[in-house]
Amino acid sequence: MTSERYNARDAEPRWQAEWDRQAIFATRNDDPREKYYVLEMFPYPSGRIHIGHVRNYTLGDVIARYKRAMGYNVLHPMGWDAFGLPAENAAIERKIAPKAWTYDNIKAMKKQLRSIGLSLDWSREIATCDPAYYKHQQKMFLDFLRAGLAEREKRKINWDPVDMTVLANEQVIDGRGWRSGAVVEQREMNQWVFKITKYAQELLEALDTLDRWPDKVRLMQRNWIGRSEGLLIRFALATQGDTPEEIDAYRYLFLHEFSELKIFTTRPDTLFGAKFMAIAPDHPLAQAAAKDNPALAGFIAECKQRGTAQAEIDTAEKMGFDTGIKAVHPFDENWKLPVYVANFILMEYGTGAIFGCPAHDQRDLDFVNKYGLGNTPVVCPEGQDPQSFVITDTAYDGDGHLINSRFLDGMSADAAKEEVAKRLEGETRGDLPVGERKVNFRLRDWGISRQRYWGCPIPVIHCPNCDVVPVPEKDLPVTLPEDVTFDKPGNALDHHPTWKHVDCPTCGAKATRETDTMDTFVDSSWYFARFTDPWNDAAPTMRAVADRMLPVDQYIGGVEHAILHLLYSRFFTRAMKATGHLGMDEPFKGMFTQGMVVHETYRKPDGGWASPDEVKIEVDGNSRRATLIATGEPVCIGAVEKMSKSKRNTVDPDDIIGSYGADTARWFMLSDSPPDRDVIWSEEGVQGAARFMQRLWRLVNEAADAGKTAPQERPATFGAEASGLRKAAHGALDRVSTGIERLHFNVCLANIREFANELADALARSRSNKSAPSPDLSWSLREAAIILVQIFSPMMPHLAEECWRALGQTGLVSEARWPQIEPDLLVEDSITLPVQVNGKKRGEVTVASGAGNPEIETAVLALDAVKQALGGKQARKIIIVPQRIVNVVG
RNA sequence: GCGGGCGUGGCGGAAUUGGUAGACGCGCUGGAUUUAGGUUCCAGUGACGAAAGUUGUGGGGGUUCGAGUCCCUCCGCCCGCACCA
Repeated sequence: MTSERYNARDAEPRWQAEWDRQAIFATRNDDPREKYYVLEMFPYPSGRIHIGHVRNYTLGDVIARYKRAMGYNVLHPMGWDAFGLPAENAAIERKIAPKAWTYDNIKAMKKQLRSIGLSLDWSREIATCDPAYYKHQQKMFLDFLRAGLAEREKRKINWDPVDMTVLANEQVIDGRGWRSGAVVEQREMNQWVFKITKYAQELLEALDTLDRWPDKVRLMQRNWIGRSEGLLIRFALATQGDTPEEIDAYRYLFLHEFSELKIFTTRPDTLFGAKFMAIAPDHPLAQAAAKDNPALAGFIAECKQRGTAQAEIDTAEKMGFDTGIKAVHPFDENWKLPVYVANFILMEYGTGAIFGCPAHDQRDLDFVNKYGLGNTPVVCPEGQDPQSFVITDTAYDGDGHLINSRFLDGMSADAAKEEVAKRLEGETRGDLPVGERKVNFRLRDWGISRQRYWGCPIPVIHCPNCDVVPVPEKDLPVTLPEDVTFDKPGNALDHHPTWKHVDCPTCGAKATRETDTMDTFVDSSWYFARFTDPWNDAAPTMRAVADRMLPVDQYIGGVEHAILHLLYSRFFTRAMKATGHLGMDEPFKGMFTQGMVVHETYRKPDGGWASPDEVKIEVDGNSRRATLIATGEPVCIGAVEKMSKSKRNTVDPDDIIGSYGADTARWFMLSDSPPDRDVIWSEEGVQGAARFMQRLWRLVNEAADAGKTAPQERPATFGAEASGLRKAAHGALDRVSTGIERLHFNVCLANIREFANELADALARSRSNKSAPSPDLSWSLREAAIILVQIFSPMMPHLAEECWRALGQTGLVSEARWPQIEPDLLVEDSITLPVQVNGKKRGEVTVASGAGNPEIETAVLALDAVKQALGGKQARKIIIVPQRIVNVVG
């Protein structure tokens, strides 16, 4: 028996080197065993590994190691989401080329990742900024173009009028550009889009098949796609105005043939509650009306003085401008509705025009209250007196029956919707029906154009004669030039003196390359497929291999990607299927969204933030005090928050691994908090994990010692002590196995600790006997130690290897098969049931496992506590929940 | 604004999904070991109460033999919103 402490600093690099030497994590595509693909969202190479990465990759590694032990051919690759804005910012701020910056970061982060001891197949490593990767992406862009899945259209972007550059939403702070401080405005530009809307219905329906995804993610995607059934209604515009201004407006309008306004509504039942029409500032009618109305043009210009972020648009004050134009109610030609241009109407949704029913839509109500247009309730909740039903500040959007609505009165909202649809479908103006049923989606096509250098070039050429010409496939990849400068704002590709100038591949005329690059979401929408055969130079995928290794069985990443990345990947997989690169629709069979790593914050007396390693925490009873180590000044312990540089509440994985070892960090990441919730990083917690690691090492060595006298063969019979220990071991094995399958790692860890306590007790009892343990007990102690090591090996693989060797086992525990559960050991002979009287626990009964209900009832009624609780009365009913509980109803 | 989530001891959390609330750990208290600190080991630890017992899962209401779990409502905190990744 050894009394030495386990030295993680010595052991961890040693075992990592051994795994590498034997290449045990390299996956072969021709392995005949069933595959299991575990993938964590690949990192952006920001420079250093964040503690959140450690959590993400540890979660995946536990699954990968477990599935490998279960006999699967596990694919567990790693790569780099290497294009993006920060590389350009680094280039601007620190004068480092984006490519050099990115690859330096990759190098540093790879070294950090290796120190975690992850069971990754590094032979499949990819970086999306590598032309060997993005050339295939360009090929697929051309395929999508040919298949009608990529198009050009006008899109709104944030424009910084001082820097003369496009800004990301992130770069717009309080409506101003982050560098220039200039007020940002919306601009329209020609953009490349992927036609994700073609798959809207399919992406929605297939959510039902993703039963191993979190419900919340599916719900968010469902709402994002936003299918709604409604009615397109063509409102006629009134043919004459009442005031001279209106008449002027009409003269213009008739000149330009605007005779109607098409709207989309999901609430045709509320048509008789209409008070106004509203159109988007960029609606053609608004644009036309503004031409000889400077005030309106001014209003529209004002609407554009803001960013394109949805939250910003929604929270802005509702503003409108009366165009003077009037629309005619479809059921009453004498009913005229004013047409407003409103800042909360989006051209991108529906037809960019609505009719406003203030009583039953909060935004419309806010609008009429501001402009004094009034409201008429038309849907009355059941049980409410219509006479007294008045709407003031809160719109009613619930169910009810129709009032104030002529022929709809008394109908349910659903019936009224149907009635309106039927009538307006039947009515025609010109040759077209006035109403038309329409399914509308909130989902918009995916704009992929970015006016940035550090991204995948979009492989098209603009020719003055031939318009848009795809780059011929033989000329791929279109590579990024490396001699770029960032001394001017805007797109460095565009500024490059020669790069964009080419001859048109079709007519030979002088032409220019597209200087927009692709959204980095494109890069991450198919990397999981590339991992299946990253060596393939000829095509993005090798169909036979990709179709066998995909889908990803378990994908793991942050919930912040629940909508965009996951939805884009689902679309891309379908688009790759349509263009022959893949054979399936869904990329991720199982999805798991992990929580963040958070930490306390420390506020110094001067108002600045202190970092955790500058602070000493003292505990006094149940309260904690913090002081600055350097000066002894008191520090205020603040809220637990997401780790951020600005609050300085970060911990560096290198420091943690350097002082405690990777296994300790891994164990701590997995303990306590369920993986889908935030975990609070604390020094005490890490120390607890480190102590437990040492405890395991002592226990295993002690058990190895006690097991030295064990027989080679499994004994035929076991005594009570040995049987008890074996039940505990196999029970723990069973619980940990199912716990890992369900990703309940925190519970697994509790089970492991519980079992370690039981083994420690057994060893202590054995020690207190002066004589050596009996052969059956000795054998069982050794068996228990082996099981213990195997069940913690996915979490603490380095320690497990060291223990495996201490137990005299051959080979590597990382390659060992998961132990077999002996089902007999999971069965109990008797069971103790809690007994309630009227729902309150009063005692318990112990009965044989197979006992029938009459037997249990007799035993329960014989209990003194039950008799007392019943107070001499008869039990009216006895509810027996098998294996769970007994409730006596008095 | 819209969409989604979360809320259980001093703290992180557990509860086989409607069946003994608080597993396991952190912290704390007391004791043993130790020259001392750390380590290790033993005991205790939701609240009130001497005890029997009562009470207790953000607040209020409901369904049920039985609610942390289901329904309604209110409060608080967190995440996403289409050019950050």
